[in-house]
Amino acid sequence: MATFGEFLRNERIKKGLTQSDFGQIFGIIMTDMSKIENGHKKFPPANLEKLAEFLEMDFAKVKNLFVAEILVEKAHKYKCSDDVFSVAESQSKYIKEKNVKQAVMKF
Amino acid sequence: MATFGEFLRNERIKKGLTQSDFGQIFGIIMTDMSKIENGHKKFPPANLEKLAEFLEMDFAKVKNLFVAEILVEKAHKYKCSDDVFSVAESQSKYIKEKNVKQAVMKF
DNA sequence: GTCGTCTTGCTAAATTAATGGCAAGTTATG
DNA sequence: CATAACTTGCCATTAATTTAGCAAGACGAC
Repeated sequence: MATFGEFLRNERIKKGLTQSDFGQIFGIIMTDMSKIENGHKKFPPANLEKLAEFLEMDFAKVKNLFVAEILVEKAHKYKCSDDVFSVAESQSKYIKEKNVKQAVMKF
Repeated sequence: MATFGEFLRNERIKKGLTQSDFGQIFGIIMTDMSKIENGHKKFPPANLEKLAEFLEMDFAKVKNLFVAEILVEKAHKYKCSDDVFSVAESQSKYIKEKNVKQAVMKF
């Protein structure tokens, strides 16, 4: 498992492209591609779908990699242990269940 | 597993306090306590430690509940499946490992 | 009805985060 | 050294998120 930036770099190199070439596809200049690969800047979310197409990967997987990096940043900002992610998963499931129940109640 | 807001509400009710009473301890007015319990507002992070003391709970656990809610919000904003949390956990571990290796390399 | 408790909506202000673009510097290679 | 590829720092602008505070409404108990 790598960061989103490293993932991008790997895929780019697999295809034998420079940051400049690769960026051009998504309208990103080279210096920004560098920042993105090194985690100093975010890949533009609006281009994630196009990115998935280009890499011939499942959009959801690409998006997960992207969003995961944002979550990791947040967790580190608050100096949380990695437990926080499974707590979050439980919470998310709990909320979804709750929403289902409420939706059912409406009928 | 409940949301942070529900957790707060449960603890408050266990102690037989109103939102007004409970809020006063942390300098939060009643209407804000309501919003916090219902997830429309964030509990002030600077008070998390005090909260843990008051509830006689481990600070890290309270913080995890708090931060998890933030992560869940982000994940939902991007309409991610719950897989994203385990991806994030892997990424986080990966980054920590990488940092260790780099730290070692310095010497 | 009225009191206490709680919920919600709204908006302006403030805080925080993200972005774009340029400039300077590194590294590897011929 | 010259070039291509890449990295980083800085800063002004913009965008996004949070917050505070007030007002009004809901709900149950008495």
